[in-house]
Amino acid sequence: MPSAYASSSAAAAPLRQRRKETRPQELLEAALRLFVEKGFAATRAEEVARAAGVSKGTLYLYYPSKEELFKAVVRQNLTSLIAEGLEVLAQFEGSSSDLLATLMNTWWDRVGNTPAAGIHKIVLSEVRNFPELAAFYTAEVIEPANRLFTSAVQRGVDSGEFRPMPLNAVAHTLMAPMIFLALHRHSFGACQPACGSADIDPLVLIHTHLDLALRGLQVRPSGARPAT
Amino acid sequence: MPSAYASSSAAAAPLRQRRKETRPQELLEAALRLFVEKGFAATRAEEVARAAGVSKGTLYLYYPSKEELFKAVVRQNLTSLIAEGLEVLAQFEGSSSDLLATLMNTWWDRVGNTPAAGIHKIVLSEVRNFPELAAFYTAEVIEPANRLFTSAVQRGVDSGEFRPMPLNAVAHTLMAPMIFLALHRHSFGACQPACGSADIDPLVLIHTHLDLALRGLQVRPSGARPAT
Amino acid sequence: MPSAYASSSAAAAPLRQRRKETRPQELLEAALRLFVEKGFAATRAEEVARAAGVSKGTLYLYYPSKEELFKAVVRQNLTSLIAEGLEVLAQFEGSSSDLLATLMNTWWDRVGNTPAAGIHKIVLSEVRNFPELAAFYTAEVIEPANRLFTSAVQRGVDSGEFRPMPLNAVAHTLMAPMIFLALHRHSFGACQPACGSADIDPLVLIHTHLDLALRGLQVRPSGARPAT
Amino acid sequence: MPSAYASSSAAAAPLRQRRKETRPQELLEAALRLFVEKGFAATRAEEVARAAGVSKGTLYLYYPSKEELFKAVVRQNLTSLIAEGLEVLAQFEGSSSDLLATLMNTWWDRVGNTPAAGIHKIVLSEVRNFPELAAFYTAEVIEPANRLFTSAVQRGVDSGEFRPMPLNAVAHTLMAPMIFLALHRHSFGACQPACGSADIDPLVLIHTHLDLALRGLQVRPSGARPAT
DNA sequence: CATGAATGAGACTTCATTCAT
DNA sequence: TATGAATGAAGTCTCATTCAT
Repeated sequence: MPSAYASSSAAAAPLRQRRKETRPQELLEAALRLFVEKGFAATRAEEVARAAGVSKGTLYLYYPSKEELFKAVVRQNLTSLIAEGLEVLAQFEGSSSDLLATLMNTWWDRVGNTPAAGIHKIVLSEVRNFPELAAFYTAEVIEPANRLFTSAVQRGVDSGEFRPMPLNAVAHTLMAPMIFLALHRHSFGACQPACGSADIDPLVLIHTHLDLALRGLQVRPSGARPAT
Repeated sequence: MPSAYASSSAAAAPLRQRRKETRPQELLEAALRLFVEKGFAATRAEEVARAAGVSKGTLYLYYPSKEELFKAVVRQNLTSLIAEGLEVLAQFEGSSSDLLATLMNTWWDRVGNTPAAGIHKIVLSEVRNFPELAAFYTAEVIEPANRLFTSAVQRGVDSGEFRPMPLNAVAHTLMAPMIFLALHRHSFGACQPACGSADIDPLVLIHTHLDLALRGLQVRPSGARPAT
Repeated sequence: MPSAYASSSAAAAPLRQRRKETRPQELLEAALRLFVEKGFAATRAEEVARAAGVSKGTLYLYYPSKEELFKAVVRQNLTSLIAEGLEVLAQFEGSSSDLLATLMNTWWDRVGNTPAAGIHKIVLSEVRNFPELAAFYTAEVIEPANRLFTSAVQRGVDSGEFRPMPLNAVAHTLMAPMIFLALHRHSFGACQPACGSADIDPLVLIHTHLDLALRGLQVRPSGARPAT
Repeated sequence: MPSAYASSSAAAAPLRQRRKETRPQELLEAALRLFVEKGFAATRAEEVARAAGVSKGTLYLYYPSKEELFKAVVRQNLTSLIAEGLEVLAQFEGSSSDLLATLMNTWWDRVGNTPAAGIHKIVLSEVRNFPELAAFYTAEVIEPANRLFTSAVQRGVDSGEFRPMPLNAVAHTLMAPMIFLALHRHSFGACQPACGSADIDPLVLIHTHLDLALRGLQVRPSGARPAT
C-alpha cells in the first residue's frame, strides 16, 4: 500500500528533521562540558560524540575538525554571555550602587553559576594555542564587559555618587573577584570538597565584595548598603 | 696553523657537556617557559629538552616522565613564593593598611611580574587532570596565601583599623584582581598588544584597587591613602 | 571503456576493508607465526599488523596491548588442545598401551606438527616476564596435560597391564621427548637443515620412544608392540 | 716521598691486575644469570654491569655489544658443558646400563642442577635471533651430547646387553626428560612454588626414567636395576 | 544522514651505545 | 682503566580524521 508507506515516512521526517537541527546544539553542549572538565587536548573527539549520543563520524559531519568544534563552542557561548549583560544595563533606573549590585548578582545567576562560566576557563587556558580566538574573544566578551562596568561606574561618577577614579582599573577590580571564583570552581573546586577557595560562599563573596567596593567608590559611603 | 685550530675549537661548543649539577635547573626553566606558553599537553617533551640544550633522552635522565617534570616545575617555583610572603607579614611594623599595600606590591614584584606567575595559569588549566597536584597546590600555595591575607586583615580588625568583615571573602577580594591580571597577561596578553585587559597598567591597578579596598575596609577611611 | 574500468576495479583490492568478524582470527594467526619465529619481545606490533594485512592502529582496535595479544594467542591455541586430548581419553576402548600410543600420535598430528607447538616455546622463553601468564598456562595447559597422561598410566596400572610407578615422573618422561623435539624444531630446526636434532624423524622418534617406554611400563613386555 | 708512593702503588697494582682479569668472568656470570632469568631482550646492559659491580661503560670495555656479550656467555658456558660429558664416557668400566645411569646422574649434578643449565634455555629461546649461534651450539653441544649417548647405547648393543634400536631416537629419548625438566625449572619453576612440573623431584624422575628406559633397552630386563 | 572500522602521524618513553672526564 | 652523563634510534600506544557501507 503506497499511501501507507508515504504517510508513515512523512510522519517520521519531522522527527529526523528536528534531530538534525538539534544535533549541533547537543554536540556543542557536550563539548563545552568536556572541554571545561578536562581541557581541550585531553578531551577526545569520540568522547564528545558519545556524550552527545552520536557516533564519531557524525561529529565530523557537523564540524570539520576538533579545533573548529572548539571555536564553535566558544563562539556559541559568547553570544549568550554578551546578551545577558547588555540587557541589564539598558533599562536600569536607580542609583549606580544598586546598578552595580544588580549587575553582579545577575552575572552570577546567569553566568558565573552556570556551566557557561567554564567558557572563560577554556579560553583562558587555550587562547595561546588558538590566537585567532584572542581578538574575537577580546572584542566580543572582554571589551563589552569592560564597557558595561565602566559605563556603570561612569554613570555613578557623573551623578556625583562615586568618586572619580581610573575607570578601567575600577572595572577590572569589580569583576575580578567573581570571575576568579568561577574559574577556581571549575578547576580546584572539582576535586575534593573544601579544596582551594571552593569553600567560599559565592553570595557572601558578592555581598562582601560590594560592601567593600561601593564604600570605596562612594563619595559619601555612610548610608550605602549593597542590595543583595 | 695553530691559531686556526685554536679559534675553531674555541668556536665549537662541546656537543656533550656533562653538567649534572645545573641540568635540572635548566630543564625546569625551559619547562616553565614552554608550559606557560603552550600549556602542558601541547608542549612536547623533546621541545623542553631542546630548549634546555639537551636531547630528549637527557630529560628523562632527570625526570621520569613529563608529568613528574610538570610537578617539579610547580614545586620549585612555589617553595620560594610561600616563604617570601610569610616573612613580610612576620616582621611588619606599621598600619595594617600599609601592610596590605606592601604585600600586594611585593607579590607583584616577586611573582605577578615574573614568569612564575604563569604557573597559576597552568595549574588552573590542568589541575583536573592531575588530582594529586590539586591537593599539593592547595596546601602549598592557595591555603598559605589565604592565611597570609586573612591574617593581615584580622590584624587590622584587631587594632580597630578595619571594620569586621568575613575574612575569607575579603582575602579573596583582595587577591583576585592582581592574580586575575596576571592570568590574563599570560593568555590574552601574549597575543596582540593591547589585546584584552592587558592594557591595564599593573601599578595603576594595584593603586586603584588598594584605594578602593582600604577605603572600604577602614573604619575611618577619610585620611587613608595607599602607599604605592 | 567499461571493460577496462571493470577489470581495473577488480584488480584493485579495497584499501580499507571492513571485516570486524574475521580480523581477530587473522591477527592471531599472524601473531602466532611471528611470535614463534622471533619471540615475543623481538616481534614489533606493527609487524603483526602488517602480516595480517592491517595497519598498526587496527591491531590496537582489537587488542589493547601487545601483551594482551600474546595472551589471546595462547588462549586461542590452547582451548582446542585441551579438549582434543580429554575426548580421546574418555572414549578410548582398548589396551592402555594402545591408548598411550594413540595419545602421542594424536598430539603430534594436532599439536607437535603444527605451528601451535611453537606456543610452548614462546611461553617457556617469555614466561618469567609475564607472571600472570605462568599461572594461566600452568592451569590451562600443563596441569591438564599432566592429568591426561597420569590418568592413562593409572588406567594401565589398575588393569594390571602396567607396573606401579611414580605417576608424575612417568607422565613427564612420556611427554618430554615429543615436546622437546617440537621445541628444537622451532629453534635450532629453523636454521640450517639438519642442524641440531632436527634431523630426527618424528615418526621414528615416537615409535622408538613408545617401544622403549611401553616395554618399560608393561608387566609382561614380551608381546607388546606400539601401534603407530 | 717518592719511595712511599712507589711501594704503595706497587702493592696496589696486583690487586688491580687481578681485578682486571676477573672482570670478564664476573660480567659473564652476571649476564648468564640475568639472561636466564629475564631473557636476552629484557635484560638491560646496565643491569648486567651493576650486577657485576661495574659501571655501564666498563661493560663495553670488555664486550663491544650486548650481542657479543651474549655470545661470549654461551661460548664460555659451553666449554665446561662439553668437557664434563666426554670425561665420564672415556674411562668407564662396567655395564652399559650403569654407564647410562652414571651419565645421567652426573649430568644432573654438574649441569642440570647448576645455573649453567639455564644456558640451554637461553639458546633455545634466542637462536632464531642469532642464527650464527645455531651452528656453533649444535656442533659444540648438541652433537657431542648426542654422540655421547649414542656411543653409550651402541656400546650396550655391541655387548649384547641392549636391543638394537634407532640410535638417534634412543639418545633423544634418554636426554629429553632431564633437559626438559631443567628448562621448566628455569621458566615456570621460577614463579610460584608447585607451579608447572616444578614439583617433580629430579632424583625420582631420573630414577624412574632410567627404570623405564633401561628395562626398555635391555634384552633381558629381568634383573636390571638402575644404580642411583 | 549516520556509522564505526580503519588509518597513520605523532607522542611518550626506553635503552644500547658513545665519549668527555 | 673506569665512569656515568648524554645521545637518538626505535618501539609501544593514542587519537584525530577518513571513508566504505
